[in-house]
Amino acid sequence: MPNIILDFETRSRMPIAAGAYNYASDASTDILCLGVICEGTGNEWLWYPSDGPLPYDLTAAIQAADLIKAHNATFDKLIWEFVGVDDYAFPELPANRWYCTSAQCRVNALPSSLDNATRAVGVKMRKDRRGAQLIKLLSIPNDDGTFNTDPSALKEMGDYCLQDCRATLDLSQSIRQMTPQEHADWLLTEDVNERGAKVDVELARLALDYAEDEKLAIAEALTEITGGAITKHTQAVRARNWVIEQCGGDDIAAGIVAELTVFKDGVKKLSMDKAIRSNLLLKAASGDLTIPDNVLDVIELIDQGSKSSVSKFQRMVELADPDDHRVRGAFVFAGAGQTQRFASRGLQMHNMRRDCWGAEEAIAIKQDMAENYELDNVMNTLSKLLRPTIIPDTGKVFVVGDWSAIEGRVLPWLTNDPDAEVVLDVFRSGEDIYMHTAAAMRIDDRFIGKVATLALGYQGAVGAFNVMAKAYGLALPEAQVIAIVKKWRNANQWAVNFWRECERAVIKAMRKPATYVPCGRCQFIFIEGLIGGTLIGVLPDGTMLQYPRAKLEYVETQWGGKHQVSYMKASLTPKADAKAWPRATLYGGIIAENLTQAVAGCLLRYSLRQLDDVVLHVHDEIVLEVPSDIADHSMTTLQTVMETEPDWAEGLPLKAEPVIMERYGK
DNA sequence: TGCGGCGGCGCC
DNA sequence: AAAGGGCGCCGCCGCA
Repeated sequence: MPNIILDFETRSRMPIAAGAYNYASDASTDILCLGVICEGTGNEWLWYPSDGPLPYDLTAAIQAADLIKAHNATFDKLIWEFVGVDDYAFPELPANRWYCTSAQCRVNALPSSLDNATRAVGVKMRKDRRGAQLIKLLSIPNDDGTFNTDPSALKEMGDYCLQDCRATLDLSQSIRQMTPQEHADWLLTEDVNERGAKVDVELARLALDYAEDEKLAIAEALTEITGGAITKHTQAVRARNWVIEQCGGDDIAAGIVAELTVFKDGVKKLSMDKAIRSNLLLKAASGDLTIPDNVLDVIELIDQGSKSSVSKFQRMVELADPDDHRVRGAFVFAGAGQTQRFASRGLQMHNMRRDCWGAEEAIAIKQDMAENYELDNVMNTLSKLLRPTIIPDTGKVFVVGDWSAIEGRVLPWLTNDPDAEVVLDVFRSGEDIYMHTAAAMRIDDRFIGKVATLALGYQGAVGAFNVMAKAYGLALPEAQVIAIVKKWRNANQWAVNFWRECERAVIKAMRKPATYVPCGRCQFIFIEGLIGGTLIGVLPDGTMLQYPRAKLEYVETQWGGKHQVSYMKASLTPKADAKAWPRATLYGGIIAENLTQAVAGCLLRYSLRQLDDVVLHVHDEIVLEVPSDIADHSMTTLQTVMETEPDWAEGLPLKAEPVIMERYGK
């Protein structure tokens, strides 16, 4: 039977920032209206709670629908279950019929939000901007906790709700549908999100208190040293200006200004970020730069403050379910439009500081805090507590597996180049890839082999090497870096050839629409009828990477003319006055990178489909929460799943050695 | 006062 | 000819 589109408008005293799960399950949450459109017949319904029970024909249409589509369907599903079924006797709906049009946008490499997606696609039905005002008016309580119930505003809200349904319908029909596999993977993500991950709320609260005190202390110290010119460590502009001013006379100040100067997209800017601060401290210590002591103190304070984890602990407390302390809804299927990898929102699980305390240390620090002891190096200590604040339930442990050098393996495998087998053989034999790389470059330095391996695979050169090297505290003369890049490329011709193949493949695909063009183990095809012409990279498992509004252009450069492919890039947000969506240009290295990261994502999804009890994943890492007495068995299972390559990845060597953890860690 | 822009930071 | 890119969140900055 025909699909239906639906959209709820709601109100609640629970802030939406507490997450969709806490919001929907809160006692104060109520439905303002429900808009529904039948995708087949075009029939529309608008229901208010004051109308009484859902009309029979509406209930019938929803129950009979193959798919129930909604933009951010998680939200509508939760409202249906927690408010509709419980308070208004809505019928129960099977979970697997829900279909998220926001996820559908993302697999089409479009922005996630309805507003942005409709803008990007240019569909006729646009999201109604009056909505934001109405939400403020009707959905958010007044200061005294009461709600506005103005009938005319409520009627307007209904119009807005139906308008959103029409925009969603129009949008969903203007782009390709999710494949059954994508839909199944979205449902699987829903399961992981519903399971959630437990937070040690007690620890988070203690950490929060300590962090807030320390933040205040840092602010006071900054205010005193600078005489109020800087009052918080987060005031970047004020800090820069003060530092330059303090460095006095023009000559010295010019020296400082040079240190703070960076080029971003060719534009000269001043910055005093972590790397630059570190550089300033080093040069001051070595005498290369004269910096007054009070300035050094300020830089030190900003360093400390920047490790702050106040917000993240705050977010943990805010998002944790009040009953079971689990944070739900953290993962976004295909959140990264360009690679179809997962993203994480709310409590961002994908960027927690890796350098962290073990379970025992974390418990000891928790004890110290509970007894009001002072901590050493407070901010640093606290930020190292972030991961261990994620805990398994009583009687359970985490089983954590991560793939070893996943991108370093996928890239050579993906090329399908016989020359790349040498590299794959190194992985198969268990030898040290960094030693091998160094040897192939005829450089007797494992460290250079490592940085080169990590930095140069995607056509990066001197810049990429230096950025990576700096992260490891290595600085080499430019001439030497140029030589390293050259040697790495010579030793890894398969990579250089693949970049060129990628670039040629996309151009060829653009020239011959609807024709598959091979590219290593992938293919490219240009579909003219999809979103203003979409270039698709088809991965070995059938996953599609899309480049919407792709254009083949001939550009004149100072080195001569050339063809290149550009496309509309969802992750770039257009300026308020922008007429067209921002675009990006493809070149060999970036194509190779997109494909590689995407295939790593395919492997992750392939594994997740076979596993129960997944509570977390971070691109190359899977975390299970299992009863302690079956942990050993789960560890074996996880390793087998992660190391067994799918049918479509024959010859790809995979390595993972899971471990058991009492708290989340590195 | 509200809001978009942007710098900064963390991860893979 | 050369090119690192993929994310999300926080909070200040500066404009309307």
